[in-house]
Amino acid sequence: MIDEETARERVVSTADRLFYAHGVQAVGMDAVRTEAGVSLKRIYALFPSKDDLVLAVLRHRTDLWDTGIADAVAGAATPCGKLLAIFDFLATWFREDSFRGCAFINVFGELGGGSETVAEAVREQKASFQRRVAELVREAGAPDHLAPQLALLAEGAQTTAAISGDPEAAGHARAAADTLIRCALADS
Amino acid sequence: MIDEETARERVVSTADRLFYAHGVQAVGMDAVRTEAGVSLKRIYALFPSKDDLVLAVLRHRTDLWDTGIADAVAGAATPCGKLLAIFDFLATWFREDSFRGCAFINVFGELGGGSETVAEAVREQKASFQRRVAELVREAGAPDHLAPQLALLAEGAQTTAAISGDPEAAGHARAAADTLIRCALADS
DNA sequence: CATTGCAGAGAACGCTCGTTCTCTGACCTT
DNA sequence: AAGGTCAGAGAACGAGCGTTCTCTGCAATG
Repeated sequence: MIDEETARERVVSTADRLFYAHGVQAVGMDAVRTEAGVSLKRIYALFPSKDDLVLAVLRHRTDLWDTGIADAVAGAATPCGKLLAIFDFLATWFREDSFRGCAFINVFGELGGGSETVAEAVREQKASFQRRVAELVREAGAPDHLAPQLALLAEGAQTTAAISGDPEAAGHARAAADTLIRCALADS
Repeated sequence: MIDEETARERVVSTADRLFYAHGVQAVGMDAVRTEAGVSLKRIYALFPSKDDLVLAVLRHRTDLWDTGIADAVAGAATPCGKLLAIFDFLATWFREDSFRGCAFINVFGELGGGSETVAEAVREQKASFQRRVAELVREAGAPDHLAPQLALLAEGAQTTAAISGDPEAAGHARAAADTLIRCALADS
């Protein structure tokens, strides 16, 4: 029998992959069981309901996103470079075969109207990203109003890339961000 | 007994409202029947399956969006004003009580992974909007690369306003658009 | 070695939903 | 006025899902 932590991780990462690819409601618990190789009894011992599993998946995605952004930002030297690095991170992500848009936006569209806990988790993830951008904007010495503008570009790039299938959305967002950053720095 | 066109319109607008508020899969055909006041037999005579109804709803939304944008743009005098009018239109929309994000993005997140026809309808609506923006950019005499940047801002504003619940996303997008337009005109 | 307990597989249950069918009553025709 | 046609209400059906239960087999303990 496998370790509890291993089982939990297998279930969450399997559910993440399936929910992301097909939508939450389109994936049954049986499919999670089969692909994760963990019995239903075990899954329900770890996560009392499907909603709990969804929340665990969102937490998992949040961690992945946070470390991805942190790594990308850490690779840049200047504050402006750190801001632009976010869009380079997006460009890489958009080119992955499994890319199907922002999981948080997707799940918000699917379940946000019915589950307040899911809506809250999505809201918190987006707010956290905005805080992160605001921090980098301040470090760059640019005016505060730049931060929500850059965040908007990042969000728009994710949905556009998902729907059109064109990863070049990241390039457009990066170019727009570059222009906005320059203007903001020139004004201040 | 009511007219066929009236029945069709009642069903589509009811389904639109319900699907938009709660998600497609969360709304049963019984709920559409009850709220529209049209019998199931009639509904299935007009739309052979729920998928067909979803597509009809998307067409309906496309029409609403197109006329909304057209009206907003028509109210502005200069080409630049027409571009900014798009964001004023968004600002008004975001303040509606029923606002819950872009219906196309929501339905894409929920069903795009499973239904190619739905994905295609969403893709086409977004592409049509991008063409519209590109047209206005050309009329304004700005370089072509501006268009996808402005479209990104509009998309990002829609998702951000939906998730955060803050209609001010439209204001941020408008300000960013204004900056980008000025820079693009100065460069050309 | 016999026994107890526990984990896994998957059958079972209750519910919901998309779709179809049936019955009833009203209207139209002659 | 009688008979036929058609629309509406909602029951019915079959499938799928989340969740629980049962049975089987294995492993640990005395």
